[in-house]
Amino acid sequence: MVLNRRLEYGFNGYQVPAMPRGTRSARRRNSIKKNVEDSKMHAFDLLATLAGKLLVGNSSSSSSSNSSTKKDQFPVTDSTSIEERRQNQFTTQLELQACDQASCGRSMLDPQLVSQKHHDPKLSPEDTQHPVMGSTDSERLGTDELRIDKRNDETSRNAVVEPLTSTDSKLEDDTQNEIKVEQLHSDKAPNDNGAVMYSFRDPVVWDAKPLMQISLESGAAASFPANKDRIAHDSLSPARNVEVVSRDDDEKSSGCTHPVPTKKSFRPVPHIGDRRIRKVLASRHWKVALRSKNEFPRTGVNFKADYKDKSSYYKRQRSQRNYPFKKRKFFDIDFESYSDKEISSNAAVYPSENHTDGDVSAKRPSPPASGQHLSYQSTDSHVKLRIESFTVPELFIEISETATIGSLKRAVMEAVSGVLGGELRVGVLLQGKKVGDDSKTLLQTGISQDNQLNSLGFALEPDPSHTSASPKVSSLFPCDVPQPLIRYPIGPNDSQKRIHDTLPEHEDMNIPIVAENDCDMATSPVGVLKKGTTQSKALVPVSSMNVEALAVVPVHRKSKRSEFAQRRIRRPFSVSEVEALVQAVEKLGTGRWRDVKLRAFDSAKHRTYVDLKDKWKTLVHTARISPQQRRGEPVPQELLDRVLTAHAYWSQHQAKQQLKHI
DNA sequence: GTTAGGG
DNA sequence: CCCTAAC
Repeated sequence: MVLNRRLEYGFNGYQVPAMPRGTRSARRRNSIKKNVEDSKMHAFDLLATLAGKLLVGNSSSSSSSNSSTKKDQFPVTDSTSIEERRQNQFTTQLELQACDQASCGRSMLDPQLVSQKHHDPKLSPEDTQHPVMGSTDSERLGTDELRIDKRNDETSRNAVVEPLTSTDSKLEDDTQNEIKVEQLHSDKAPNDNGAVMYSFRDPVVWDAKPLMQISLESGAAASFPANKDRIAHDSLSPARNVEVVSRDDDEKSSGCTHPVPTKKSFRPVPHIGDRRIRKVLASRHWKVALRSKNEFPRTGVNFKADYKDKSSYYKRQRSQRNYPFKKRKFFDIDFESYSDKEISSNAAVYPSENHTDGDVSAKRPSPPASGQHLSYQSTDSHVKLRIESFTVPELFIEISETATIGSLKRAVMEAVSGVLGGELRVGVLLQGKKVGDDSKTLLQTGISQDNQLNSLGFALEPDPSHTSASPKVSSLFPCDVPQPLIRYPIGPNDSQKRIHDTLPEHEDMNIPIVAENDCDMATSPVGVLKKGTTQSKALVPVSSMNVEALAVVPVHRKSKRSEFAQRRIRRPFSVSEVEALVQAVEKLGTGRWRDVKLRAFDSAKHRTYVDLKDKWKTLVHTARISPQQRRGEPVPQELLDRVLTAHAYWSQHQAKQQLKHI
């Protein structure tokens, strides 16, 4: 039993890169005639895209050795006003931006459109003041607090996570600017329920080790530079509670792969591999803001339309980065490349006939007090929306105080991904009311009207079909919790390798490895857990309405398993294994891999019949190439010869069978 | 759930 | 190893 100190983290806004819609085929415009449902799908697509690329990271000023690159760091914009902080409100906002292909394309390509919030002279003073936080608020932090600085200056826009605890945690330096976590500590007496979330609790007895609680409360609103005011407002919006408990200790952070299904009209969403994702994501900056708000049952999304503005007010252009890693060929949308100009995402520009250039901000409609701003500009009969921010359901993360930063990242990652990629639905709100009829057109709903646009909002809602149907809400990470990877203390820098190396060649594989973990985060609402006696609102269907919407969303959520699944650890076949394989194949032939598996690898849990089949494939290939070209542990020529022989035999055998049938 | 292949 | 189409 250990008394633990709980640390709570606030996520003060995730800044999400713009989501290019790809090429022509991806061009999308919200026709007024489109159904509300379509709008939801649009929004959801964005989320899906986002979810497929999420990665939680952090960077530390302490990791000075990190030469990695200032240029690689994404400038971080700050959308949180000091005012807001004073209110002891934390908001995590995911700001998405939906734009049609034309505008997106331009904004990404046109350097002029690339910009950054802080560079916008028109921004309110708060913008520049924000950085102060690091030196003021943080000072109030207790010794057990994790301080995460937020800096606005250009050279250090990465989130700074400084564990103030006695433990000198080292931070990985490969993930910078990915996320900004800011712990807010209000000096004011917490008088709202939200305060509870941030106040440090009394030591809590935990069965194992100290836990830190990270609460990513709702409202994740990735913010766009130009909407500070809105964000501030959003912070007042309702939040959902999702408690995530992670006790994972391993450091193999992230490695999350999530193929994001897309609608046919969309270009394939970049399918980022586990290892790639990190880098890819590292290229964008995330801003996380935390805020305490539990009042609202749901989160909202802000939409806003922008005016076309060629003479962008965004001027800063990020330097190009060169990623060493390969890109997947099918990345129609080169995430890496456009992410370089993430600023563009902040400067969504829409073609406008009546507005070609000039002071955009001036012409932009003043932010409605409603918080959910949506301005629009009508050209033809299309309603152009830009999702300025999505308020994601509140998250609550609890993690061991001694957990590694990597664990923290993962915890957050999982929580966020769970919300964004899990059972999520998009709801449409009009003037605060839910638009239940998905069959209505935007026109009918009135969304095409100016005044209405200003009150149009999108909300992320948990999918009742999943949440309610999933009784296992009690345990988070059912697979991870029971058998944490504690046995593999992972260093901050050699996560993957370490684990790999630690594994015995012929390990019995009883040790659960994340990579092989079948934990389906999707089935168990990501780390959704009830916090104390507080019911996790996130699990409660927002409304009984939108039943139809259910049919919409699921389409995008395909292989949930991959949501947090990690690529399995590579385990080269040993000679003895090859021997066994060859022998089995000689006897059973090719094409009966299941039998081969049962016969020769029945006890090797980590060798699936697919693996065996693949291995055979490579063996055949290996046998055919010159010894010089072979890599890895050399396989006795004798075995290779048998491989070729057996392969030839069974191939012929198979051919005969075919002829018979004919 | 297996197979077969491409990635 | 992963992902999927096709059984």
